[in-house]
Amino acid sequence: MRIGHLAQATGTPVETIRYYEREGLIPAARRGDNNYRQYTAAHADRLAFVRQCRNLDMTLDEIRSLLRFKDAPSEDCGAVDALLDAHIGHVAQRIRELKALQGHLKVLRAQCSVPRAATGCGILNGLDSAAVAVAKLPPHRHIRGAH
Amino acid sequence: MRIGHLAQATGTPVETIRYYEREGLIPAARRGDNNYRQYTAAHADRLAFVRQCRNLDMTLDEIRSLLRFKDAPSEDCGAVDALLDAHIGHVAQRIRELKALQGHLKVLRAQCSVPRAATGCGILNGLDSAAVAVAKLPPHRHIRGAH
DNA sequence: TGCAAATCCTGTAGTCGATGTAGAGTCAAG
DNA sequence: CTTGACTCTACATCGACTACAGGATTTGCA
Repeated sequence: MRIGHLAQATGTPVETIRYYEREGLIPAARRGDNNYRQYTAAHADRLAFVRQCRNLDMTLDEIRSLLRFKDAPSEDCGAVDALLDAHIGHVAQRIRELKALQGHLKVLRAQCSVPRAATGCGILNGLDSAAVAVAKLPPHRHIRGAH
Repeated sequence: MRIGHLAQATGTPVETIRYYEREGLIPAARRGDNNYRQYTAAHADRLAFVRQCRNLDMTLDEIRSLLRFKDAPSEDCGAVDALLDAHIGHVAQRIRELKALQGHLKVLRAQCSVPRAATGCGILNGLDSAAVAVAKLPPHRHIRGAH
């Protein structure tokens, strides 16, 4: 199987597959005479696992952790449980933050119900004052925001 | 006022202030004989506005938009309202996505209640199968996730 | 068979919003 | 007069891709 086929089979862009190989998330494929990568069903499984994890918004580091356990089948999986618990915690935390943010934004939005000259706009004025005292976001977040 | 003072006054790292200047979010400060930036209260207000918006998780582009309205006080602020509505929509969308994600993660977590050998771990096996069919995230999100 | 389109390769740069560093200049206190 | 704090510019780094450029190879069709 060539890279384009694997890409289609797993719904992963070709460049992303090559990127995962560079990052060591999937093993480097054997090369043919033409230097094309040759993939097997095992590669497809591995890639599917990685994509599944990415769909669950895990970082590549978290995925690397999980892969180590897949590759060491006899090891205790308690750390897998812990990793997932931590990840669930991150997601819950981010939901709380976004809900607080949503509350602030709605208050701000209510400051201007009717379009008028910008000088009098309650939104711009609300942003000027410290009325919207949002808790500072921690520097290193893990789950992305809305952008 | 020198840059360190402004940084302290607004709770903004010095490097971030210089970055905002490069990005055109705050006007370039007048320089003294020593080439140090000299700031006024107007700069502090402008920076506070930008930081306020960042606390509300707006992108720098969104903030640039808002600044244009602040600088054109006679213009109609309908577009400000629209920008904020769109931003609120982004946040709401991201909350919905994260809640769905949280549901999937909890189902997955329930697959492994007791630590055991990794081969038998319901989580790793659950990630292998397509059991957790998360809706693909759109390519260009605006509000960050949990990481 | 000839040729164009599709696919593959490597390597590099760009995205966003900062953050961190190197190396040099400037300033205030002791 | 030296030490340390502050400032300057310019460049590298983060994560997880994405998008080229420029070249080699393969495939489909007349």
